[in-house]
Amino acid sequence: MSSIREVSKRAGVSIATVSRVLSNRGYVSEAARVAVLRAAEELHYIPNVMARGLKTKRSGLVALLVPQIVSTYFVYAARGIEDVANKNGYHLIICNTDDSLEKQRAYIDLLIGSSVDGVIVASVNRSPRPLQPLLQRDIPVVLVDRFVDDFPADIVRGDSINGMKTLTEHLLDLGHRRIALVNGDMETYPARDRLVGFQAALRERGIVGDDRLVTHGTWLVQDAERRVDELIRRKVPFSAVLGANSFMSVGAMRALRRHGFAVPGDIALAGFDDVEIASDLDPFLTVLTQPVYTMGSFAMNMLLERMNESYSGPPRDVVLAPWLIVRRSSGARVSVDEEA
Amino acid sequence: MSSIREVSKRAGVSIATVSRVLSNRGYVSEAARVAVLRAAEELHYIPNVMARGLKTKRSGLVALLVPQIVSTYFVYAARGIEDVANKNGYHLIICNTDDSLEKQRAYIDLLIGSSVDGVIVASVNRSPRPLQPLLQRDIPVVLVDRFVDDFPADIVRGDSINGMKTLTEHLLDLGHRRIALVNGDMETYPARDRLVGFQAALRERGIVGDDRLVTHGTWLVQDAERRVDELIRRKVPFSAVLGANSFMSVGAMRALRRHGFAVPGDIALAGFDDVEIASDLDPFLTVLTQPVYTMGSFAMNMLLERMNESYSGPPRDVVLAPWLIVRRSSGARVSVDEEA
DNA sequence: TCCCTGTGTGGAAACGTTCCCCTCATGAGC
DNA sequence: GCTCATGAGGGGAACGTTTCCACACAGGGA
Repeated sequence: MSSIREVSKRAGVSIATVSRVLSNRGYVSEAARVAVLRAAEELHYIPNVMARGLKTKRSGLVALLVPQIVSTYFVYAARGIEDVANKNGYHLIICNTDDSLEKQRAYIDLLIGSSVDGVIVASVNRSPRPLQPLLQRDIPVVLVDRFVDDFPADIVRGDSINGMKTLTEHLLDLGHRRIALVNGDMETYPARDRLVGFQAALRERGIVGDDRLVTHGTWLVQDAERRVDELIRRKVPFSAVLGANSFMSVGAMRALRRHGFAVPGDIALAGFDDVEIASDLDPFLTVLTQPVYTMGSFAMNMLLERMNESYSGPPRDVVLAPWLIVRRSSGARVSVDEEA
Repeated sequence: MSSIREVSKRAGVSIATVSRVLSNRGYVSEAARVAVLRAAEELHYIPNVMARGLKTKRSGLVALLVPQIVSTYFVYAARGIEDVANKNGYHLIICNTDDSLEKQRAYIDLLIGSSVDGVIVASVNRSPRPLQPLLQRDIPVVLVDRFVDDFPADIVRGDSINGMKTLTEHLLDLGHRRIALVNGDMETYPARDRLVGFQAALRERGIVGDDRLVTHGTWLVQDAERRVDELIRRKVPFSAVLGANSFMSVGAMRALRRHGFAVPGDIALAGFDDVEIASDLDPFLTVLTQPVYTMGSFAMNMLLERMNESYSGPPRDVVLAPWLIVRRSSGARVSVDEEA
């Protein structure tokens, strides 16, 4: 509506002076400063972000690329990121890739075209290729949750290997020997690492795993459900199920319920990633939980350091330890649910 | 990186021609079209959104203003909005207001400055004032969930009055007479309407409510928890609790658990809004659920119609009916959890 | 032959900022 | 009285697009 030109007219100074006042740099007399501020206020002046961005090549925008914001995992990470971003004058734009390479590519192009100042991404796969255009244009990138091969960027992630090992051991301790692992997309490191942790736990106890009990596919609920359903229909015996994330656990639960299995009565269940609100209402699922909000804020802080170049050393790899919360679904004797 | 000028050089045509090809308007020969497309491809040209926006005064951006994206309610609405937006060439930017007027104002200024093409908002309060700047600049607005007084905009919302009436009747049918209502912010219509529905249900059954049993405050979990806690400590008797949304229910549940009350054994609990993933894992909370994703897509469709001016009639008020899902927490005899 | 219409194309003016570069007081130091 | 540093502020180019306008050319109708 009203532009800097009108503010300058009303304040009786030049455009340049208005710009100096508003961006707080250069020499400006107190009288001019007051006049400009008053004029801007009176006209309810709002600077044009696009004009500014065109000139400065900066947008004040930071983007988060995630598979699915409808996931307690990513939505809390998003809050962690946003809170830190806002506190530093940046705004967050969230993009759902739905784990589609094509969607991710389209978003990256859009973000580049929008002169986004930094990107935090849980990439669709392990390949550095899709993310290369960002680095080529010197847009700082921080990875979250998912490692990417040979990609020189900071990353913050959970310890999937040891986490899944802990989770598996929990079920082994309860006497389970035939445990089904409902994994996600093997094109992503979390899935690969969780498999590694699972196998390590079995190996250390001298248990020979049954390959049929390890399934993988997409990170979608329906896919997990279908796979567990198939396991049951093919009569592959198992006494416990492990979900590689909350979607996998939910899918497994659906299939189990459909076939009339009681949890934990007939089949024990545990999974990676907590579903906060669910456990708040009715502590049910035994989980390996990760400090998601913290992961988000760490990621954003590292991104900030890259953006303002206060750090330009080698890529940092921040691994945050998850922890086990035992609830009913795994069938352990639990006295109290020790929530924070 | 590479601009339209470089594309024009490589294609051997003028900038104007490149623009015409890329935006698909005006006369362009087939030869020129092919040359431009090839040059753009080879240079991996990405149009500069800011330059374009500066000129056209449009950004291709649609914004969603919500109190909290970390709420199953709003996150699913956001997906509904985003899916429709993307399908129509728009991108969504999500802004958390945390129910703070100040934050909302800051975001609205930012959005105006960014030439956002449309806004969907669940406003912090019922006043039209904070939203006025958008209309003044002819930025289409659609309200979602929360009605705003005397504000000429389309709205899509749930039927809070009848919804809460249904929910209350459910508890009354189970024999409860002293029901505590844990409400949210009375500066918002959902809270007011839910109170109206609650009182209507009591009145129709000829029950005299106890004012002490109706509490309200913010929409935060901790606040609800504190209020229920106080109710218990002050020894106000009640046999059932009603949460005005999922945060209120969670807060209530926390307080009840802390005081050692079993749900539904000692106290029955039911609430507005489903917590999808929770119920998927372990059907616990009796809820009045709303078609949230649909609400989002409806809202976005209405916004699109306003943006491309295919509809410019009077404000539409779309009220979507919620429905009751009875689960364990209310203490009714439930055989199967009839999820879709 | 002349004019007109339909195509195809390029030049150049915006859009609203930022910021470099210039000018101009003023006053201290010699 | 002169220079020079410093504070204050204006002019105008540039950012990368879109789009208006002018122009050129071909071919058809009078």
